[in-house]
Amino acid sequence: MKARATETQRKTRIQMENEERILDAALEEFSVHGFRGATIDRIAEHAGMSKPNLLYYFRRKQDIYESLIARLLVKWLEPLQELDAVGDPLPELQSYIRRKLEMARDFPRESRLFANEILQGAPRIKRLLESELKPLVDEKAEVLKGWMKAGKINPVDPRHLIFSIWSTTQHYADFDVQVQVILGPDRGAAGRFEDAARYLETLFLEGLRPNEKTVAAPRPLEG
Amino acid sequence: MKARATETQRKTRIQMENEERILDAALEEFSVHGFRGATIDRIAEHAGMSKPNLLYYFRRKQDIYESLIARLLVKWLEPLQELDAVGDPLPELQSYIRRKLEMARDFPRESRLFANEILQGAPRIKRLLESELKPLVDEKAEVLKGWMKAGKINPVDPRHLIFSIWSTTQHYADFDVQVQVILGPDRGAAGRFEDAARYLETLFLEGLRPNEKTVAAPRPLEG
DNA sequence: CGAAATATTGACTGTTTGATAAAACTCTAT
DNA sequence: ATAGAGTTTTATCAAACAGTCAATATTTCG
Repeated sequence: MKARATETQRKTRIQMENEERILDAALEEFSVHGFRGATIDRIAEHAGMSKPNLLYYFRRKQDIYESLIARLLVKWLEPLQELDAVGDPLPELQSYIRRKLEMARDFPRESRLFANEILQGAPRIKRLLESELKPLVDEKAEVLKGWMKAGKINPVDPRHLIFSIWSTTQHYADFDVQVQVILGPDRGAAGRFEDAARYLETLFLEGLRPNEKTVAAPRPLEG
Repeated sequence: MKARATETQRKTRIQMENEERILDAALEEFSVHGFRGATIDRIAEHAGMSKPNLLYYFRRKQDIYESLIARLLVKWLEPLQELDAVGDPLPELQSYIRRKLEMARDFPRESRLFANEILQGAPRIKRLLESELKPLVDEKAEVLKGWMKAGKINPVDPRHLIFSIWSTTQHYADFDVQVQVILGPDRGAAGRFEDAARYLETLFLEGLRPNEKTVAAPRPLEG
């Protein structure tokens, strides 16, 4: 009888299809206008169904939003999860950066939804950040510290290092309009992506100060 | 008679005071909830005046928003304006990064307002970005290219370099909640700022690959 | 002072919004 | 085919919303 009951009940074909359509439409709206700015009417319209019908699947606006955020966070943490302690430090970081950049390219709406929520002070997911995000970052910060102690990467604050990877990569999703205005229409989306990837690789590996190290002759050093 | 007339008329003491209070309250609301999510009622309440009184100074919601954005953009471009072509490249970049970081620290609401607008696709300021921001970036990109040709900084895409400075610094304003969750309460705001400044200096100058160059022995190289 | 200019308020309007109830319809499994 | 679960619609509501208006209060300045 009740579709949205918490009971352990398997979902109908129609239920799965409609929930999918609703969440997709909601992602479109919430990611652009934030929680308050988005309206059920527009989400329903975008999903091609009546408002009461939408509310049959998700009782309240907030329920849609929370479903969206929950599934988002899992996907969002994947790249960092994959950062491998036993891998080679620099290539490992490099591929982390690339994975994050790919996510910005392939899931810009998810990136914006997340940005919007944090921008608003994360009222609805602060708990989740503390229970899910923080422990993961703590764990990976230790991995980075290990690499630094072994002299494999420059000794810096590992958490700020992670921030800089997040911010530089997500920038291409969150600030896409601005990026396009500045880069102009010359290069398409694919070109912009490759330019960004190449630049970030140089930035994170070499920095901006020029010298001969770019020929990449690894020399073991103290500390 | 009309306070909000476009006529060249000087403003009353009360007018200036109230417009200031309104804009400050509006910044608070718009920066968190975006244009749609913010309401005139809340802005009026925050400004300590009745809604009709607020609407006496700004006829429409959009007028407040546009006033806010207009004055914001000018301030926002200042640091980049100051990037000096005749200065020493690396210190010049370093102080640009620091100025941006200081703005993120001192004007987080402005940063969030801007982020919110861009996230929404910049519907209200795309024109301004094209007419104000793009030419400035183009100009400074040329400056950076000059430095690269002179071998003063590593040859990278200058526009992406600018993006990375914007994103890494503004991250501390826009994603402040997340930053605080991850860094924990140990270090206060001032400590976080100094840590960020130190980290970004290392990142942008040295990158993460460790080697002996940190002793900073400038050697002229081929172009 | 006192009159004109400016500022503030309360009462109101039409619309949008989140949400509900009940009736009508459709699908699915027997 | 049909009963019952599942789905959709029509009609509706109260609150929140942007914005207006005329009346009242306050400030400014000759």
